[in-house]
Formats: sequence, structure tokens, C-alpha cells
Amino acid sequence: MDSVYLRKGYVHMASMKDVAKLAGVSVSTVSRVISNSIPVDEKTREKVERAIEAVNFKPNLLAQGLRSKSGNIIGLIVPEILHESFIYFIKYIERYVSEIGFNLIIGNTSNKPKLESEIIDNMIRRNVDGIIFSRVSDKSKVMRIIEKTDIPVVIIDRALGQEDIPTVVLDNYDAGRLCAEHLVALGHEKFACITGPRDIFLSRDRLRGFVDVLKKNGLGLPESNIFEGDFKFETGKKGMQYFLETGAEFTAIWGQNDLMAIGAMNELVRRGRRIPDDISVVGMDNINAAEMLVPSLTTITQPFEEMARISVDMILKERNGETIPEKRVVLSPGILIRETTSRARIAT
Amino acid sequence: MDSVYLRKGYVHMASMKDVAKLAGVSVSTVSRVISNSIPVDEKTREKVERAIEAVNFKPNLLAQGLRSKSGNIIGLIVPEILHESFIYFIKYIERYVSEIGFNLIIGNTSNKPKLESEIIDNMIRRNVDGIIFSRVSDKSKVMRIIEKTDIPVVIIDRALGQEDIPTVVLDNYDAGRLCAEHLVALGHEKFACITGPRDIFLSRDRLRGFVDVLKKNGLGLPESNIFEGDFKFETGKKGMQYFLETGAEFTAIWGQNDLMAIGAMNELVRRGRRIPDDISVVGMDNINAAEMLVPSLTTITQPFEEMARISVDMILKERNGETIPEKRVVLSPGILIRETTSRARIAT
DNA sequence: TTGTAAGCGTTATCAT
DNA sequence: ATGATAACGCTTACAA
Repeated sequence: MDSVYLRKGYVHMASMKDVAKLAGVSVSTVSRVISNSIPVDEKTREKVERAIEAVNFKPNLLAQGLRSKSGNIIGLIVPEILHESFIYFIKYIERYVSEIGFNLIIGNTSNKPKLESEIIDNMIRRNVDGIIFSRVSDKSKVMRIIEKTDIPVVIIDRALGQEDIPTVVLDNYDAGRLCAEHLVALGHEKFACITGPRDIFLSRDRLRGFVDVLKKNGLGLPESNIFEGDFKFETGKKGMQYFLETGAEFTAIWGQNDLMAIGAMNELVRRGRRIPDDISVVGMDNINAAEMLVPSLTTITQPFEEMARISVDMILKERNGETIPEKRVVLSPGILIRETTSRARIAT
Repeated sequence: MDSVYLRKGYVHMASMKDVAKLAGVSVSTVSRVISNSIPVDEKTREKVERAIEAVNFKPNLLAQGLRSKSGNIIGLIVPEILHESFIYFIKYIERYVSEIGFNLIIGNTSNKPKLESEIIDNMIRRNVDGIIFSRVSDKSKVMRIIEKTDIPVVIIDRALGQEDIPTVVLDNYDAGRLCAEHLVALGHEKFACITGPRDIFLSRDRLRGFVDVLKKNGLGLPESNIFEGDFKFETGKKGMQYFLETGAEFTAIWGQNDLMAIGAMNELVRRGRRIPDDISVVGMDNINAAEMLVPSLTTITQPFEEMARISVDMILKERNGETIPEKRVVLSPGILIRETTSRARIAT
């Protein structure tokens, strides 16, 4: 008799009705005890609380959500769960959201606009209290939500130009600046860079910051020392292959994320170049692998946890009708100096 | 006028009532059109469908869930989101679940029993259709759900002895076997192993499989060549330090997951040992980093996607009252041979 | 085939 | 301070 595998009869999860009956009061009184908003006589409160204990009552969240139009749930939409930096958002947002008594529901768009619509609809149909986008493929979708419903929306990680949507982003210009300053301080004079897609703000901002610092120091980055990647390991390798085959001259390279930087390192090592003795390498994101390599990767860091907290806070503020002082929060990157960067070889 | 930041008036999301009114029918008819369960006149159906289009109606999932006691949502409980192998479960389970029209809600226990209880309760309160556990810290919690509610439960990745709970696991014995066979075939004769916690079935099973093959080949694994780790990078390093300092003799080592194997590699490289010329290394899981290293890591693979699909399918079957043919599904690992393993040096 | 009405488990508005 | 009662948006007997 495999009773485990047979659908057991529905086991009544205690409802307010049960509590009310046991405590000898009405359901409204029970509700009041729980919400703690309206004064209740001490004695009845105690009776009710005992009853709640006795039947192990927990309010049904669907009923609450239906009635109050707030599902106590926040939606997070990412284009790709396994992506090295999104998992940090997932982790920290989940943690923070649950700390404040919400649940997190995750949608993975796989970068398909059609899926994106579906996911958004689904979330709306769950009366989500807000939606956090990590990278938006189609701006209009976000605008539609904002215009047609009252659901708070926050965009994290990738800005959309100067729209009027609450946004939490990294100061990507500063990321490039930090990187260049570190390398220049080490005496490097010739550089290369593997960027993200050039049509993305974030990649361009990073590059601008990088180049500006070089210029300020009388140095520069020739276009032939720039390779456009897609933030994946493979294009990091490809970029380095390209540089090495075209004979580009440089003693330091920046991969605009760790994956590409590691790809570049991989190619260097396979061709017998020494890091950092021949070439210094900097990445960005500080993914797990960065410190597992030999040599360990110097990298630009993002305050993922802070970004997560701020974006959730913004959702809650919007939801409570509070005005958000700054609709565009810009956070600063840091730099973690490890073993892939060292002083440039003395020029001869 | 920052209208975006002011809570806008509630924008009525079309309900069945609206559709019914527009189509000139009752709500029940609308419901029937949607559920497609009960015959509806072709003409009214068309009227209703037009109305649905017109107001862009999507049934509210909370109301549906409340009424039907099925929230159309599946809960996944993991002890740690950022963990290298759980993210694969998250990814694949999310994908599959959403393919079949469900949402996924994720709970992160951080290995805290108290949180575990809370998360389970929360899920129950959302009328989840099932709960998938990836590693359970406290068996009794699972048993409680199974006994006290009718919520389908599946355990994935880590078995709990021989309980009567539907489970999807890897054949860990086979994982050890595969690894040993590969190394023995390469001519290795002395081995070392960095295991997971020895009090976990999975670690012991892997080790048994490994050792059994060695024995079958007239070889062995002395206790002094076994180091107990915790599946993290650091203990991989520590393990190798230990072996090197105690002068353990071996030409091949297995780290029971990639993180530990990579930790061991790290230590080897830092001490000037060559991989695989001096020491061959095998890992397990095939995490991203495995192929990014030089040399790239030979590793035992797990069918994460298949495990995900099967566990979701089991949930659905339980939910539909179907009997599950085998309550314990055991899947086979594979081996991905890359660059960290090579023929043993000829013994002199 | 279709409509009416009760009910899912809450909260909020009335009275009392 | 407390209790009826309606309502949230849907499904499902039961009638018609």
C-alpha cells in the first residue's frame, strides 16, 4: 500500500473560521488580532492567540493577496539565470525580500521578447507588489507596465538612456576610470580592451572612463587595440587571438567582465605568455572563478548586494506612494587588486 | 510633476465580470470558455473570446489558486542559491516549470532549520502544487509536510536513506566508479581523494565506487590519501596542502566536486607541480570554470537538466493522483575527459 | 447550453 | 470592542 503516492484526502489547513470557532469569536475579530491595527480587548486577544497556536493557523497568502491586491510577492526578471552576475542579484534580492516578509518569484526571459511579455503578465496576474528588471531587452514593455498599471517597477544593472523609470545602476564610467588609473599607476603605457557589445550604454560608458584616464595621462587606446565581445568567455579568447595575430602592442588589457578577461588569460597562457610578467590583466565583476585562478584575477567589483537592497527598497517606496528622492541611483564600483597586474616592464 | 513616482490610481485589470458584461453572458460562461472543460455554444464562445481580446483579460492567478486550491506554482527549496550545482537546478527547474505554465518560487534556507520551516509554511500558504527540495537539512520537516498536508514533495540531489519519499538522485557510486576506471585505464596506481563530508551519503557512495574499482584492479586507497572536505574551494586547497606536506604518494587525485578539484589544482600549480604531467586531476559537476582553466578540468558530469525535468514530472504526477512507478529515480553520471588527466608516468 | 449562487480565506465597512 | 456582511476574482454544483 503505497500511501505516499496516492493523493491523500485534503487535510484542512486551519483557516480563520476555525480559529474563530475555537475562540468563540467572529472571524473579523481574528483578523483584527492578526493585523494588529484595530484595538481588541486584551482578554479576547489572548483567547484568539491561544486558538491560533492550537490549530497552528497561518493566514492564506492567496486570500490575503486577492483581497488586499498585494500578493506579498516581488517579481524579478532576468534574461538568463546562469549568467555570472545575475545570480548575484538573484541571491541578494531573494535574501532581502524574504527578510522583509515577501516572497520572490523569478522569471527568465531567455532574451525572448515574447516570453518577456508572458512573464510580466503572469506576475501582474499574481498581484505582485513590484517588478525588478535586470536588463531589459525591450524598453516599451516596461513603459507599458508603468503606464497601464500601478505596479512599481525598478530597473537594475542596465540603464535605458534617460527614461523616467526608477533605476539602480553602477557608475560604469567610473569602473573604466578605476581600471585605467590602476594600470597607469603601475607604469603601463600601451593597452588593449575587450569590451561588451558596443551598442550597449554600459560598455560604452566603461570604455569612455577607461580612455579618458589614458588621455589625461598623455596615453591612448588605438581602435585596433579594442575588440568588441559579448561578455562571454569565448569572445575573451577570440579577442586575445585577434590582438596577438594582428600584432597589437600592449602590456595591459582590460576585459569588461571577468568571463572575457579569463578568456583572454586562457589564450595568453596557451600561447606561453606569462601573466602578469608579460601582460597584466584586469576583469570586472569578481565572479567566483576570479580568485580560483593562478594567478588570481585583479578585477573591478560591483556592489551587488547594495544594488539589490536599494532596488527592493525603491519598489517598496513606490508601492507606499512615497516619493523617491532620486529616480536614478548610481553606485560606485571598487577594485580588487590581486595577482594578474604588476608593474610594467621597464621600456628599453 | 513626477507622476511616475506617485502611486497612480488603481487601473482596473479586466476581470471576468467585465468580459461577461461586454459579451452579454454570465461569468460562469466566461469561466467555461476559458477552462474549455464544459461544452459552450459556438456563437457564445466567439462572443466571449472577442470580449476577452477586447479587454485583454487574463484570469487572476490568486483568485484561481484560492478557489481551486492550486496556486499554479511550484516551490523550490535550496540551502544556498549561489552554490555551484544548485544554480543548475534553479535554471532548469525554472525553465521546465514555466514551459508547462507554472511559476517557480524559490526559497533559500541558508541551512538554517528555522528558516526552512518558515519557507515551507510560506509555500503552503500559497497553495503550492508541490515542493522540490534540493538537499534537506532536516528530514522531519519533509515528513511533516507529507503527513500533514497533501502537498506533493520530491527530493532532488541528496537522498535521505531509504525513506518513502519520491527522490531523484544521481548514482553516486557510479560516479566514483567512472572516475576510478578512467584513471586506472590511464595506468595510474596510486591515488588520492578529497571527499565531501563523510557523514553525507553522497560522499560515501562516491568514495565506495571509487575504491571498489581500485580494489578490483588490485590497487587501493590508503586512509592517509583521503581528505575530508566540504565541497568548497578552500578545502580543496587544504586537502592538497595536507597531502603534499604529509608526503602522500599518488599520481592522480579525485576531488568529489569541481570546486575542490580546482582548489587542489590551485595548490599544485602554486607549488610548481605540473598538471597532468606530475599529477592527474578529476573533478565533478562540470561547472563553468572547469573548461576555462588551463589545463581544462576532466570531470564527472551530472544530468542536471534531466533531474530537473523528472522531479517536476513527479510533482505533477503526485498531484494528479497518479501512482509513481518508482519512487526513487537514480540517474547515471557521465565523464568529460579534458586536459587534467593523462597517462601515468612510467614507474621506474 | 446557460445562469444563479455558494464558496475559497481574507479584509474592510458597516452597524451595534 | 465586536459581529454581520459584502467584496476581492474565480470555479462549480445545481437549476433552469
